[in-house]
Amino acid sequence: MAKTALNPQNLESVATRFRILGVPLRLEILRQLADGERTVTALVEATGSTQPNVSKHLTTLLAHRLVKREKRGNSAYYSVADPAVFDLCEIVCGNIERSLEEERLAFGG
Amino acid sequence: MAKTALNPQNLESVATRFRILGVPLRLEILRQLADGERTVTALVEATGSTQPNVSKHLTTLLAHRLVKREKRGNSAYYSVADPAVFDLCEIVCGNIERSLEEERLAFGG
DNA sequence: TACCTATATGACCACATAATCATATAGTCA
DNA sequence: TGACTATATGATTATGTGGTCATATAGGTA
Repeated sequence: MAKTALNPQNLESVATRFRILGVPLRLEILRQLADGERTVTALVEATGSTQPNVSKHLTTLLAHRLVKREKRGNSAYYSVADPAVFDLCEIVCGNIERSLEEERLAFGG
Repeated sequence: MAKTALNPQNLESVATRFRILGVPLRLEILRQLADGERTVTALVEATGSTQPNVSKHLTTLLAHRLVKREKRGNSAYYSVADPAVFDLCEIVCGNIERSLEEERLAFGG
């Protein structure tokens, strides 16, 4: 049942988590982590963003437990905390595709 | 596979949709719509927010095709465009619960 | 017509936050 | 120790946007 998950009590925390995922660079970081753990430097190279920026977003993702961190030697290795986040993206993509399809039908595309 | 859904091409639109869902009042509105269509006035009463604010969020939700609108007589009836959004909330709640559980275990709660 | 209700919208403010820069911290190795 | 690399963080700026207010629009009804 839909209302079981979304209730006035957890509404704020659910919204917060959505907001965390609402930043392209953070999604890009998570996408990179889908293949396994990565260092900050690797993520900087992969995303094309700056080191402080990537580091800051990782801190945010860590604070909200979307990623895990493990320090080994001189580096910090980040990994996805809960693979279920990718299910979220799947559903969102499904949403978008259906939206576009309806739009296409509506305009007789 | 995770990467099928989340790719550099749709990254921006996926993030946008997450951002739309990242506002408590908008989630509350969707929650109200879970039971069926509602007028703006009904949503204003149910949420305790102001009419212009609710109307504005509905406009946003409509622009991103998360809700549908139907005008009948003097009123505008809004309804959920794609019930899959509630699946999103379910998964997010699952995420949060697992996070809290891990936290609890980590601190020996 | 006038009046009421319902909804939308433009202007404005306040706040959150993403990005940048410079710098601090911390680990490795000579 | 010093030099180098990797990461984190404080200060600052710029931008987006949620909320409020006043007002406009539109339909219903007398």
